[in-house]
Amino acid sequence: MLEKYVELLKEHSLKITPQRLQILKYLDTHNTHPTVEEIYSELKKRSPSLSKTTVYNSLETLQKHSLIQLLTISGTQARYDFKHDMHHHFLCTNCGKIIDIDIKCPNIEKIVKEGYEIEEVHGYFKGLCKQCVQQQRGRRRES
Amino acid sequence: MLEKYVELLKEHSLKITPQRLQILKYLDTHNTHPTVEEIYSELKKRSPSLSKTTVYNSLETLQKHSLIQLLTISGTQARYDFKHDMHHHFLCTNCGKIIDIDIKCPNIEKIVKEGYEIEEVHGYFKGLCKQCVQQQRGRRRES
DNA sequence: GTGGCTGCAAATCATTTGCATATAC
DNA sequence: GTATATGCAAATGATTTGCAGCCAC
Repeated sequence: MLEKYVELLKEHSLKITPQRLQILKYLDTHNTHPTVEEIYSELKKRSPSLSKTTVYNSLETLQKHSLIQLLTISGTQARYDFKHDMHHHFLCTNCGKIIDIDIKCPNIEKIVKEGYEIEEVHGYFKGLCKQCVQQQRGRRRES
Repeated sequence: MLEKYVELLKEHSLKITPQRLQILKYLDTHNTHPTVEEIYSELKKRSPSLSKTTVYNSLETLQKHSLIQLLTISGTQARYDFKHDMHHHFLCTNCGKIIDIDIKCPNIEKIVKEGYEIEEVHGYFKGLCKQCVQQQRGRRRES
C-alpha cells in the first residue's frame, strides 16, 4: 500500500521514514490542498507522537525535491498538493474551497525565449465556484 | 502632483487622507512590488508619525476597492502592485526580484464557460531572471 | 556508527485587534 | 457633528530555530 511512496522517496534518495510516508499518502488520497494544520491534526489521530515540526520539515523536504507542490494562493497559510504536474487552482472566496483547474497556456514559452529560466508556474484564480454561483442565483430569485 | 491619486480615491468614494495619497504615490512610482515593511519604512522617513497599522489598513482598503493588487507570490509576506490590469509576475529565486510579465492566456474564458465567476487572476512564475541566468552562465564558463 | 530526522519548547515575524485620539467631510 | 481613519500597544497565528535523543541506512 505504501510501496508507491517508498519508491518515490527512493527515487529521490530521501530517507524512508513513517512520517514522510504518511504525509505523502495523505496528500495523495486527499485532493483538498490541505494546510499544515489540517495534515498535522489528521495524522496525529493515528500517530499521537507526531510533531508539527516534523510535518513542516517533511513538507519542505518533499517540496524541495518536487515530490509535492506548495501553493501560496491563500496568502495566509501554505497549502500543499500531491500533484506536481502543471495545473492551476481556483480559490472560492465564498466557501474557501481550492479546486484544480486544467487549462493550458500556450504563451508560457514566450518568456523562456526571452531568457528566463522557469522552475515553477502557478495559475491562481479567485472568485465564486460553480456551486456558490448557483447558490447566489437561488438567493437572488427568492428576494 | 497628487491630484491623480485624489481623483482615484474620489472615484471610489474613499476619504482622502495624506497617508493614502502617499501610499498610492509610492506604489505608482515604484515598480518593485514592495512589501508592507518596505512601504512603511520608506514613507516613515518623510512622515515620522506614520504607523504601520495605517499602512496595513490603507493597503487593505485600496485593495478591496481594486485600486491596487495584492500579490501572494512570495508566500511569506504580502506584496503590492499599483497596476491592477491583468498581468503576471516572475519571482527570481536567486536575486528575489519580482518582475512584471505580460503574456495573455486565451484559455481563461474556458473556466468562465464552465460556470465559475472569476474575480482575480494571478500568474506566478518562479525561476531565474534574465540577469541571473547570464551570471550563472558566466560562472559556469569560469570553472 | 553516524548523519540526518524527529519532537519538544522557545523564538521570530507578519499580520490583526482593541481602543483612544484625531481628522475628513 | 459624526463616522471613519490614524496610531499605539498588545495579541495572534503561522512558521522557524535550537537542541537532545532517535532511527534509517
